[in-house]
Amino acid sequence: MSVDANFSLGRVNTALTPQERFEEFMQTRGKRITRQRQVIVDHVTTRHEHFDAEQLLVDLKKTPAGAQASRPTIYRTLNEMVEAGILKKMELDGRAVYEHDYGYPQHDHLYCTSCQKLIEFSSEELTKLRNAVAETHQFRAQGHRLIVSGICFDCRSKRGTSRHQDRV
Amino acid sequence: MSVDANFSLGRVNTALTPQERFEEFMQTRGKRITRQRQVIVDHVTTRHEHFDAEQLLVDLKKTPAGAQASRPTIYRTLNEMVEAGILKKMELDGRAVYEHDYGYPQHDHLYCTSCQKLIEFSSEELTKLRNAVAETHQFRAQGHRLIVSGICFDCRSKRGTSRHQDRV
DNA sequence: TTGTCTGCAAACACTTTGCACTTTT
DNA sequence: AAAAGTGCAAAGTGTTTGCAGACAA
Repeated sequence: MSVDANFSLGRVNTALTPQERFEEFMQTRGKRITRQRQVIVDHVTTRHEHFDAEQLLVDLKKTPAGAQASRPTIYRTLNEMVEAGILKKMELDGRAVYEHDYGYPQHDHLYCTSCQKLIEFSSEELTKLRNAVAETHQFRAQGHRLIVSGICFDCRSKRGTSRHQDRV
Repeated sequence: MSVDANFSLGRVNTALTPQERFEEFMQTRGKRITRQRQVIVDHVTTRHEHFDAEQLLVDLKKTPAGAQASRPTIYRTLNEMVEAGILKKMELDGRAVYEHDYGYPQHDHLYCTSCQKLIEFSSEELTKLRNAVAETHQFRAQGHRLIVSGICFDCRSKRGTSRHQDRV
């Protein structure tokens, strides 16, 4: 149902901060800026890390009383942020993983199947390749997601050990 | 938890039919070839289409009495087939989509966000690119998944019309 | 004030599991 | 006969929704 496609691969309008972009988006939808939305947007946009809804919930629970939000509100707000174009969503092992990428260049990921770590990389060539392929199929590409799975250096080094990292 | 990585990107041991490969795999695990498993493997491997567990269940329900299987058995068997390396699994919009690709060359997909159609394509360049990137990160790539999303030709042509398609 | 938002509990969609019975080997 | 598999119903995940009270505009 999205009406306004805000796609311009490789670079987004960076005149606005993510917070401003979010407010703008909400205003055009007649939605309000509440304390909870504020808290969530701030938390997320000051980090650029990969996270899921549950982690965000837990993180916020650790903060001063007023800076928390319920699970439903978190899910609702994350969806709004995706619509607003300040958050990217991907599915990994059955749950949604988000990443704040407003203003960041297009990139993709290496996914370690041993420790679940995501490593970013970017490649212009990939986008070119993608566009070329799309064209031969008369397909209008709007975005893409490449996930290369395998084993990261750390996990290979620790092989045989039961140690395990918790970075996501 | 997969123990035996059967990776050899770009080409798999094609001396065996998928059915044979599956039997081989099951035998080495001390698992049995039951009527249900047979039915599922046959149905899936004679098609090379994209499907999910629910669709398979419904498809089998339409067949003669003896050729059916329950939902749990379908889920269990699909997982076994993935482990056996004769089926590929990907996540799309929150549910698992499978594709029989044993013996087929490596390929990726264009995903139409309007009609949910998956279009296949393959590109050697992509695999090379992937390997190059992995190497710079000391990452051991085992596989990859690229999904280019956008709008397919059919959907663009029909835009504005109330007609809709039913191809998946 | 008015209409939106929040949080709770309940509902959902998809997938997995415990268990008694059935089937393959 | 022994071991593994099936199907049912129930339990799990992760995510969404209905609704009454709370709150931003």
